[in-house]
Amino acid sequence: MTKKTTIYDIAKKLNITAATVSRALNNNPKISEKTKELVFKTASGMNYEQNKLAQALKSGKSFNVGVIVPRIDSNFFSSVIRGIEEELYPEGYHVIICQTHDQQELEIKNINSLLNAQVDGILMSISNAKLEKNAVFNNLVKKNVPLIFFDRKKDIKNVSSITIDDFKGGYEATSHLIQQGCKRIAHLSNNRNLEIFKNRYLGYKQALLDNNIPFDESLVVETFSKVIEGREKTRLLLQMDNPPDAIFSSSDFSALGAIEEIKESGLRIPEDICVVGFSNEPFTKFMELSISSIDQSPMEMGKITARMFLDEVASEVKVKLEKHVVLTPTLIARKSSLKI
Amino acid sequence: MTKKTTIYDIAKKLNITAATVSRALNNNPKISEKTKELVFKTASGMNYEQNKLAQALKSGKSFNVGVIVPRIDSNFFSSVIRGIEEELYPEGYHVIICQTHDQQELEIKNINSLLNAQVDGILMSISNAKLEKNAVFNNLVKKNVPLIFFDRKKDIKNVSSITIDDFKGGYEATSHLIQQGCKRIAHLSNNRNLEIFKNRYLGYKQALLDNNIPFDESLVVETFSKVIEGREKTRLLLQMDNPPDAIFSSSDFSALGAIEEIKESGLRIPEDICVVGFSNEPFTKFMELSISSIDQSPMEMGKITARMFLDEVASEVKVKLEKHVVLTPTLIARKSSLKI
DNA sequence: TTAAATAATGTAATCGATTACAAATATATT
DNA sequence: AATATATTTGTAATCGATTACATTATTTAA
Repeated sequence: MTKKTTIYDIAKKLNITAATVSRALNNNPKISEKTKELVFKTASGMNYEQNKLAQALKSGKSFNVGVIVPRIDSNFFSSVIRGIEEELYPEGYHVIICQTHDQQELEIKNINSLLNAQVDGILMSISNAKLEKNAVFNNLVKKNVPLIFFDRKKDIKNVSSITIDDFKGGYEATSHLIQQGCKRIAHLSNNRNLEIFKNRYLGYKQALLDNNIPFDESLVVETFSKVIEGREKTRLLLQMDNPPDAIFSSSDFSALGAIEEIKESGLRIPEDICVVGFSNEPFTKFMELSISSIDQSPMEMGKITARMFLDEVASEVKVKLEKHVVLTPTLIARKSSLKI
Repeated sequence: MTKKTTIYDIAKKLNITAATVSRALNNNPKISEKTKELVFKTASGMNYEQNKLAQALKSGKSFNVGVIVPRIDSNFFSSVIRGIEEELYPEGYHVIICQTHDQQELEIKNINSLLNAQVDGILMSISNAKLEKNAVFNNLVKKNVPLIFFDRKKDIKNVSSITIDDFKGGYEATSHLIQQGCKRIAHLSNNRNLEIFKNRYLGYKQALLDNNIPFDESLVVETFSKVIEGREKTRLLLQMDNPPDAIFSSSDFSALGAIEEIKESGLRIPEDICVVGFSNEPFTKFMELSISSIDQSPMEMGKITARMFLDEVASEVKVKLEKHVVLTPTLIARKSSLKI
């Protein structure tokens, strides 16, 4: 029940003012060295610790940054977060992590509680929502709370973003499959209201076009990045009259489901069907039958996101300018798609 | 650059006092219905949002809880966190997640910044430190900041904990291997200054004893839950004159490394060597050669941790009593250890 | 020695919300 | 109508740190 020491306690003990104590602790040049030394000693002697809340209230800066992601238990997002932390901690910031579980309702709730908590900014990857609800985001912009999108973005004026070139990712994955000799390439897509999935899909389509392979709508199905869905949709694909000889999945998890289903059906990978996933989750490498995937350099993405935020905070005064960084993804070809 | 609305702005507009506004917003029964209604309408009309910092400063409660884990990119920890969130969000709390990356220095830093951020409590799994540094923790207790350990704990007076019965986990894993006919069971251990690893080791030892299998010190090696280390240590084990016919690893990651190495050496799993891991990470199930493991019900652990915290906060007045909840782990036998 | 310049510290308001206590208003009672 | 009681609102202090402005102490210049 020991109450915490405040600058007033220190002031009383030294028979000086709280103002002097505050200045001394902040190393204000107007305070004599003697006093500073005295204050520092007394402060540490009394186990003084600054009350950040009071400071935040006064300064309007909480040094807390909110990070909103669909979920943290995917390697991609936890790596992005790690990147963000590595850049932000040295600057004195704290990171409050929120998960939306891809529910728009939770997303809005999260934003509002972060605002109430007076965060200095919000870095987020938007949820997998079907609806267009931009009110919250516009609200943020209006309030002048730095907002930065990473990976999954929305086009909102004055909001910067850092993404990967998903079109290129989709294009390369598909081209790779074509090079392996595949002719009927299916695509496990996802909600294409999200740019990332739309672009992966468009890249896939373009690669087919460029290689004179006819695009077949029935080979494109939607999943939600879940193993079980990958299985189910693949089962349907395999039952087609003219089944695919390759699958490009926009998620490693659905790719895994696809692989399980293909094996169960007695077909061989990669001989009969090739599979490429997306995100380069660690398990894709661990698997006995390692899964080809697209690496998104998540740590790097996190670091850049954090630096963009820091830049915005630093140049508060100037007119905000919208920046859009696009990282290049890398295809990692593994057993699941290498026929040779 | 719109300044945020405060209760003073509302008060001025309605020609009443900020006190009245505050009371109205808090639904204080002393305020007339008419005024309340008026205040509520004006508040929402002016887009008023409570400044939690000011409230926190006044009340001494920030409604922020710090969660410290070695890392978030393991399914175990991210699931515990999810459990914590699910219990804490409905109560109005926010969760600040910190990672120690198993470095004691970072751990201490994290605790201090959380304290400065005026968190209402700290829920943590301690880092993999070799040193005994209890000062920080004792400090926390002295300051009366609720502290609860989950999974990896220290014995500190007045601090509650929620763990799993690691001894039993080790015992069951080893017994299972013995039932499969294994006679020379190696153990990939980890820093046994941490109770969890010590207890898994002791459980392993006891199971050998109870089954009249001689304990061989040279079959116990230390790793740090990394795939690469699992490989390296397993290579050494396989080079022994009298190599093991089973491996019980205190980590799924080292178990994975062990499996890779065993396969590369030409030995068959489970025919020549059985392997059991620990934690039931999702990849253990995904693998073509699925890995037997010990499930720790992390979500449940998170929920209980959160509830313990809430209890402590609720009963602030009473004398604190130390509680220790121990969950029972479950063996999940998979291909890597099932000979039949 | 005294005025001017500089250095060091103090005073009091501020950030936004809460709340004990005081005061004012409305309603009930005789 | 006058007093008692209940209801509603206002006043001002508080949480802890910061800071513009005022004041005092010290040093320097003349």
